[in-house]
Amino acid sequence: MLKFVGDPLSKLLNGLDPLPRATLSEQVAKQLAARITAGDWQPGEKLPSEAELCKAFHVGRSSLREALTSLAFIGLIRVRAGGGSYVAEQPSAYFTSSWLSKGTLNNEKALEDFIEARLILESELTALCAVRITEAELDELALLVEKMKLRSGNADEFWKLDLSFHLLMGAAAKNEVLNNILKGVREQMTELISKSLLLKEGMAQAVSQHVKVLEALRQHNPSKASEAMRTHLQSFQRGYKVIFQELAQQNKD
Amino acid sequence: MLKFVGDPLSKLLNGLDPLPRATLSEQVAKQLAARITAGDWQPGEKLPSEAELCKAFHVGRSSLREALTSLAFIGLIRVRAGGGSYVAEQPSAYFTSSWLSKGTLNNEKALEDFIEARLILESELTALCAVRITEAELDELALLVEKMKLRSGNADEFWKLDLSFHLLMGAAAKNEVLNNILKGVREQMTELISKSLLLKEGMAQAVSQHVKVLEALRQHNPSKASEAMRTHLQSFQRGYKVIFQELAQQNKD
DNA sequence: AGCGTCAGGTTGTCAGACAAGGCGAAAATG
DNA sequence: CATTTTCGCCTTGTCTGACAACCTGACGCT
Repeated sequence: MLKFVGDPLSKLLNGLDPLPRATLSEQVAKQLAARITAGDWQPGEKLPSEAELCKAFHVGRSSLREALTSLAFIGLIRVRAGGGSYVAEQPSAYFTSSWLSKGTLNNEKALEDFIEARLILESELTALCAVRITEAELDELALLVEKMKLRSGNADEFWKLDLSFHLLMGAAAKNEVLNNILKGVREQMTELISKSLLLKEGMAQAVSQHVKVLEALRQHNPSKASEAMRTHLQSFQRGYKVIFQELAQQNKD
Repeated sequence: MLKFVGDPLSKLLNGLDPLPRATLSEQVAKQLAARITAGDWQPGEKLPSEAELCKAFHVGRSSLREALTSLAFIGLIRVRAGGGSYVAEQPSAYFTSSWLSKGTLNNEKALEDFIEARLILESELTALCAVRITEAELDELALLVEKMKLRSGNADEFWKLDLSFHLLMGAAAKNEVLNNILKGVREQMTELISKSLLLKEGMAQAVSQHVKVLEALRQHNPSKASEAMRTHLQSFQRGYKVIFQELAQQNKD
């Protein structure tokens, strides 16, 4: 299966989303989370009882309870046996990484914050990487850059290689905490990134920028490396903003 | 009830934990999470079926499923309808903020990563703050520093003021995403921080360091501000390590 | 080998039942 | 009337049983 990948077949397979077959409890949890973050219920306020929510969502109590316990587990809500469910007063930072993935991204300020966060996290991580990267890891990065040069024709594969480059660098920085945080931020931006793939003109630019980052890493020069990474990421900022404005337009329908 | 609080009674009441009356599903979820992070099941490995877990934990399927869906919601495990539950390959960054709160903190490398992460995040946030802070916010910060000077006798209150200083600064940087991430990192370190309160000798030092940060902010000088914050935080690094080693010793019993 | 088909195990969802906890109104008390 | 106690109702916690939807591996056919 999937033996002949360079061919017409791959074109069919690449464009397929894994069709979002979410469970009921997951859908309910996400909807509730979205409405809470949207402010439909204020912190401290009491949510409707399970029975009412069941009727509202047209789901059984099991599904609803699985949703509620999930939200309680991440600290978004607080459930008192016999007393009802309440929106948590101080939504633990735990929850932060998800509060954009819903529909909240249609908030220009939040988007800017995300872009800025990624810029800072990734350039700092690059600086750490410059100090700690091993020869073997450098070779792997170099290999990726070579592949990117070759695949300039296929935007889809090209940006997968780009992601690999960033992931490998994150690992090479050898700070699991920062790396995981950055991964989270990137995950949240994925939908936008995938749209910016269409900006094919960015590919050649991206290659030369990666080469510069790689050079700085090879010299183990932190400030130079982080500066190169910063430049690389900044060239996306404009692309993101353009895409965001398009999305905002669409949402006005 | 609880009318006479200043008296012998209060001594009895103060020492009481809110007795950990957790629901069954929560207990199961935490135990499973602990055992997964401990490595009892490797990433990608299949967990026992619901029926088996029910028997193992002596709970009904509802409770067990609520636990599983919670873990699935945070991305620790991945459940395939009809196919079983599996430990997630790449524990989504989502989960990062909790994977230390269990007993995992007894991992020196993870602690170092956390310290480094906080150092970077907070100094970068301070730099943003230097650019964006308002006059009103500056006045508030100055007020806090003044209070800290006065409360040098009371370690408990002093460090609360310290926290307020950092929180206010985080808000003044006006990047919700970064600020929330930083809050999460700080939360995870809370237990350690509270122990380091005992290091009273750090208090005077902390005041002078905050003054320096405040000065840099007033000048709206990002690099100077972030440098001052970095110095401030670095002086804790040694304290943390000492505390960690003590904890490691205790855990050998 | 490759391709249906089918059976058995597993998860998804529902409904019903009962215990346990919490809240407020009614009732008992002074 | 004010205060306390009691009681009933609503809500959440947990269990059980049932059935649909789904996945996996084995079997048999081509």
